[in-house]
Amino acid sequence: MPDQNQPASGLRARKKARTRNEIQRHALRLFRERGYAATTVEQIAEAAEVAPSTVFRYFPTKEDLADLTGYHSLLDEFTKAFGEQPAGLSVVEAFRRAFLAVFEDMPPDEFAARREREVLTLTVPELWAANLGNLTGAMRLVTELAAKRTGRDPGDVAVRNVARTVCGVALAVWFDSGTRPELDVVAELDQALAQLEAGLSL
Amino acid sequence: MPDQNQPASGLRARKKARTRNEIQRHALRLFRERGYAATTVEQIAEAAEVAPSTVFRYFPTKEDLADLTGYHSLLDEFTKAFGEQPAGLSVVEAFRRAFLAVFEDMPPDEFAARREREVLTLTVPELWAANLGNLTGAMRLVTELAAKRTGRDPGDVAVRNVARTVCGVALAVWFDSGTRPELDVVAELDQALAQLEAGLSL
Amino acid sequence: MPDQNQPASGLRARKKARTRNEIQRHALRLFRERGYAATTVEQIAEAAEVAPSTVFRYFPTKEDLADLTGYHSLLDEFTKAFGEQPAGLSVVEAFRRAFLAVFEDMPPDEFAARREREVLTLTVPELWAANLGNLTGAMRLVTELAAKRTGRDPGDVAVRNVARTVCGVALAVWFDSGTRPELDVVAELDQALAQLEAGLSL
Amino acid sequence: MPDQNQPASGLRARKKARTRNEIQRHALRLFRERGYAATTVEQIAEAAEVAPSTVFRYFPTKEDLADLTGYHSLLDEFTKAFGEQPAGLSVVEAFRRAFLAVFEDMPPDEFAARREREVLTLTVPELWAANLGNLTGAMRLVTELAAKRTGRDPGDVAVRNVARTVCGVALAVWFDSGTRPELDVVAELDQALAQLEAGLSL
DNA sequence: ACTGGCGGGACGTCCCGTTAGT
DNA sequence: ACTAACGGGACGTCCCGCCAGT
Repeated sequence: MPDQNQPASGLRARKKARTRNEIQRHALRLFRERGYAATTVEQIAEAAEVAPSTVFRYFPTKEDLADLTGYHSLLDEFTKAFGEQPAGLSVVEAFRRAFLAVFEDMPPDEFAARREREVLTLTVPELWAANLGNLTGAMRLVTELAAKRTGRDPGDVAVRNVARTVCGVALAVWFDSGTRPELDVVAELDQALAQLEAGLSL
Repeated sequence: MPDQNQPASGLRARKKARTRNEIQRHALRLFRERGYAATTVEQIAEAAEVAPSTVFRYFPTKEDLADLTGYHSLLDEFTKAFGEQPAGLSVVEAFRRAFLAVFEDMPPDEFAARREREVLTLTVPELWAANLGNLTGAMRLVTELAAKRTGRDPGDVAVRNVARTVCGVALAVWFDSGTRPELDVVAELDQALAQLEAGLSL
Repeated sequence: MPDQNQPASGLRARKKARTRNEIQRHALRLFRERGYAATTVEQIAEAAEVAPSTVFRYFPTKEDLADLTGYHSLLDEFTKAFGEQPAGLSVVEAFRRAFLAVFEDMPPDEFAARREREVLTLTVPELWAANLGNLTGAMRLVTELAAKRTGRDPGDVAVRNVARTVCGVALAVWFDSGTRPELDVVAELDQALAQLEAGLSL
Repeated sequence: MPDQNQPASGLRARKKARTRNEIQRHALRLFRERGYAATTVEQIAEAAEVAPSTVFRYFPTKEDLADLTGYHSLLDEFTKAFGEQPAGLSVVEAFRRAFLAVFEDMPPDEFAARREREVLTLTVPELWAANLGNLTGAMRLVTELAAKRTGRDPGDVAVRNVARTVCGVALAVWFDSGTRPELDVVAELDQALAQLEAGLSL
């Protein structure tokens, strides 16, 4: 037992990580395709070509298959990028640029994978449950960042409204993209935020 | 056996309706308190002081206990009120007035009850699932109404963005109210929309 | 709920008792035929023509299927009859008569059923385990009765030896009968005890 | 690679035998302490300070850990010593002397170890199962030896009864000693057989 | 040679929803 | 009309025994 916390670069460890990923990948796919409750662990095992026991080895309960903890949430990254925007910008503008920054250097593969996960989060009930915390947390963070940027109190109604609006529209666009896969989510949200800043006159 | 074909508005029918309501009331309460999956039909039966089998007499499946069909959704009513707003108003303003109109004449009791149901819809996974259709449907309707009001195409990006923004902020405010019961939801959303119309400069 | 402790003479209760008996009957048969560990609950359920769930409803664990508590042990009845023998007899003679008395009025059907159960107790490991207590208990009881009958102390070596001998020979005969079904157990033990009393000279 | 075909009586082989013994010793101890089914191979491995897989290297199946084949059964030795008794003795007396002979020259260590194993045989269900054959075999052998000694037929009732009695009382005494470790088994059985021969009058 | 990881499968719990009995 | 009993099936735990990797 030389060092349990090593990167574990052995063949064994790599295979283990691959198996784990494969199981969860198939699980999420099946959850999306036929719903969480209607998907049995046995079906997941069969799809991932492992024994049901093995599924439970990696994920003690079925719910754990729906747990995306460990993957960085896109909302978290928005928040981070938001904090890095220069001080002169308006909140909406800062948010818009932060959003673009998040995706600028992301390879298409990773983007697609993450988008799928996030959409699952919105549409599969149990994932919604498991990640509700993420959403409320992100909203709180955005509120605080907006407060800091404008030098106002996080409890200020104006601040909260901006945060709500910005999060709300992002959520709505993201939600849209779940049912219309042909949508270019980044461009859509970019436009929406630009229009929001321009006055939303209609 | 006289009058078998009457509407059956007698005492018997009323008792039946009362029982049915009581069962669903307890069911929703328990779903909220301990989650949908963690609540068993037996627990619901015990809370409602009937036998488990009786629950199934009124609600063939457990999911039916979470089905709020038959209750008018608040989002539906927004939509309706929105359509009744005069033509001169901007979309945001129309939405804001529609929102107020919905609650203007609603007795506090009913408002509280509905709000609870709607919050459940957001926070209890299975209800979220059952009512996801409501949300997407509402967004589509708002888009169409906005298009009609402005004479533009429903596919127009600007129209969609306004609908997204308005729905998004409403959702965010509503969502907020789920975790902060002391909030005056109506006033909050009123302010948010006002600020939105004023330019959202921050 | 009129009276839970009634004999429960309804059709429902009778069927329940029948089902329970049927399940255990098949279980014991299968244990004998293919061994305890090699018999699955599913097989028992299939043999008894019920669902596996139902088996577990009546017998919470598989071991409970091997539990013969509730059936009077033949050894217990020996003990009882032994206590009823007149004071003048020797211990061995009293035991012999007690043994005969137990079977005198027993219908052949019941005798066969009980014998099968007792033999199972000796030959199926888990039944042996579950009923080991019966055996030691019976030996203790016989020791005490012999002590009382002779006015000696239960710790007296002579008393213990008589109890051991009598129980031992009964056990051996009974055991024999497990492998040789054509044996008339009652007659065999009767002879054995008679010979024991006569001096066992050989 | 010299001498590959030697008896391998080297240090390596001795270590292997030691490991094997250690594993089985702990296994039997745990079987006694907590039962066969309740003892897992993993626990045995931990107690013996080896890996679970290693247990299976030495004992292909768990049952093999309970297999006492290879150890001479005490009952077998009784039988052997019985055959060596002079012809003039009564069956009971011959059995009594044979019994004493078996233990006469046995060192206390070995006696204690064997006694423990035999008691396990009586009280641990799976061992009982594995060694049931021993018991019936011993009874048959004693019957035959008694027949030969007396010149009677092994099917003769009197012969069978004597064998049953002698085996039964031995079993009972042995059984007693399982629950009362302070008992001197040899002395107890000696007394019992003496009393048996003397007439068992009580 | 040793062991970590896996396959297969039993057990037992729980629960939903149906059916047969009261 | 009401309910006890049941069927069916999923989940999750555990464990034995094998096999590939170190």
